[in-house]
Amino acid sequence: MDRPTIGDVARESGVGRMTVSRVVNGGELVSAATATRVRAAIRKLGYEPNEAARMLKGRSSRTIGLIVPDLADTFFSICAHAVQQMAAKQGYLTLLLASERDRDSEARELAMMKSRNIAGILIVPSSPDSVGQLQDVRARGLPVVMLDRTFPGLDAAEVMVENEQGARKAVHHLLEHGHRQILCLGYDSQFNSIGLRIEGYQKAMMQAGLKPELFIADEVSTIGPKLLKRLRSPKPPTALFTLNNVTTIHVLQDLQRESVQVPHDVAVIGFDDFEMAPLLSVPLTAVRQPAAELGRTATHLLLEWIRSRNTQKRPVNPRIVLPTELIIRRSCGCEVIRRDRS
Amino acid sequence: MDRPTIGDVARESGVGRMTVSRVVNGGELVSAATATRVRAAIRKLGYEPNEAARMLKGRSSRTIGLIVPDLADTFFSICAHAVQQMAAKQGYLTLLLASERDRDSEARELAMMKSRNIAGILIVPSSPDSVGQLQDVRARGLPVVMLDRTFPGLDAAEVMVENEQGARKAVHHLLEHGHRQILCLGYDSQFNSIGLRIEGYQKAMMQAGLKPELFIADEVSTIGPKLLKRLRSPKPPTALFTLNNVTTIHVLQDLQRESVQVPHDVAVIGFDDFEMAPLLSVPLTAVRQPAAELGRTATHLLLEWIRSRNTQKRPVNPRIVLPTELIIRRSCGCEVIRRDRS
DNA sequence: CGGTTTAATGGTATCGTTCCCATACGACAT
DNA sequence: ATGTCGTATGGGAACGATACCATTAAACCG
Repeated sequence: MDRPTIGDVARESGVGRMTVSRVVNGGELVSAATATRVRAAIRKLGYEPNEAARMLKGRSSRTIGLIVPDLADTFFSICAHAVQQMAAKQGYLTLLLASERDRDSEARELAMMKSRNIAGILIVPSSPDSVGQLQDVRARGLPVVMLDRTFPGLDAAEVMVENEQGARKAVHHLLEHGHRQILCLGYDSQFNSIGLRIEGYQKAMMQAGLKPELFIADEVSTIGPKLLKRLRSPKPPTALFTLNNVTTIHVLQDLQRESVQVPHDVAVIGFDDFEMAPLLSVPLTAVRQPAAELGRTATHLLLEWIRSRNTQKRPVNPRIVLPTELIIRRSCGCEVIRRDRS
Repeated sequence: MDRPTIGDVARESGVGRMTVSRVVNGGELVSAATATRVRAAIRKLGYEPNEAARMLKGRSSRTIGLIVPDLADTFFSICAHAVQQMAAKQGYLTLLLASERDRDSEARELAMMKSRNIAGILIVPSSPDSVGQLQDVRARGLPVVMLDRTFPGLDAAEVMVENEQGARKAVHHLLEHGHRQILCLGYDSQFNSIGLRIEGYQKAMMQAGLKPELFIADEVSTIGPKLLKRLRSPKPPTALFTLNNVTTIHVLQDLQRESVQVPHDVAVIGFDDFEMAPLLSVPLTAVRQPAAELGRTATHLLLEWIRSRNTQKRPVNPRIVLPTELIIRRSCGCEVIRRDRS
């Protein structure tokens, strides 16, 4: 009934606890005969090391923490999926938490993770307030990798996508096809990922001699009404550039509800592609972010860092930027022969 | 640099370790003055209890395990999201793992969880082979709740949706609108969730005096070609009923690629609704499963069970079935005035 | 005022593992 | 034969928190 301990195995196989421990942890300095006997006992009793005891003794917990703002957002769930998969492949477990885009949840979750002796943290920070918490974590010597968004003033590794470039690509595409009134929509501009997209949009517009026009809302739900009003005003925008996944979907829903035809009445390009984009009533032209690769890269970086911690050597490249790609479908209004394969 | 321990706090505030422990765990029998002094010391030192030590001492680890087949599937990610949220609200952490629909991964992950002294397991099993592993878990006295699918022969709680009823609703709807050739498509029929949907489909067909026609593939990717061939054969089906999320999306992609018009050429109803269903080129009629509620209910059940474990009392209702709802949009071909609000 | 209850607190052992050191023993060199 | 290795093993302590029991001081009762 009770879980067998290392002592039970030792008694069963007639050796000392230490010998069993050595066998379990890749037995060096144990004779082949003893090792076999011990392994038999382990199988017989169904022994599994108690991770809590190991942790307590200070050994790496082989668990990493991952905090994302929202698991229901496919971008993050794909990321999380990749992280989890990569970590598992290397024998690490992932403690996955969603901060619900709330600073208090995030703080609470960070505290919980710290108290659980995790080996390192991957985080898509939800709030600038996290920086303090994360500094604490770093002060304890734990590796921290920020994903997708970063905040300055923190000694942590970073993995991002080419936000500015991606936004420029989208805007350039619209410009090439004759659009001059391009409205940029989004929220959560306190994140540098969004900030860089906005910057890319603004620079591209200004280089073309055009005036940027932005709607940055506090909440995603307030975007729709404002947008619809603007579309009915004189000189309405002919194209929309939505700054993320969630904004794109909300905007498309609002346009559909109001029977605004895409791309006839207004063209749309979204930042962040998603699985169902090609199946939408108007297949969406979007800036694709390598969500899975983002997760994999960050995990790789974190695990390298964790392993190198013993040697006090920091990873060589603590800041990685991954490329984005413009996937042209139909919502931008340019008629391309190429059919989307996926 | 080093994490402060309960001893440090005790020294700092001039009390014994035991008193600090009492304060930390909702201090009974501690004078208000001492408690305040201790709390000040805790804040000053930034003390946080070492969960590993707590676990080792046999206290509940306040961590539950969740295993889902695939985090990139929105149905499961929404479920996971709900579980995580509900567990966090009650002070539990969720160890979230994806089994990649692979029995070996699942076994490995279960083993890892067991060694981490989790308080209970929520699982969407990927394979009948898990039953053995799960029995081990139950033998250790840990609560197990199966989610969405179940396997017999296991003393565990279950939370499912009305699979059979849901399928019947879908088929009835198609029958009402004159369809007689309804083809049912899917894979993974070894799961009772899918099995019950198939049963619902079959019974509904037979009650209407019609012959059921099924394509159950081993892999989702083989469905498309078979379906297209069948559509080009004499007496092709006039309606399709897809058994899950993933099948639906694949089928819709295949139909779109081959320019088969929905619902004109063939009507479609899918089991499992998703966020983007109303935005698709043909808004999808689907059987909505309460994914979030499924997660919440299961979590609630598990936590109740965990808490009641001390009193040896099993939860009264270890088997819960949640209702499904047919969401009528356009892919079924019946022209309903009602517009989808979401 | 002595005795008994009650509140507040501290000491010690313990959970299961691993680290540090000690021991045992054969082999080999001197 | 004695000393010195090197390999294989075991004993004890420690990690940090808590359960259990002991202790103290104050309060209360007859």
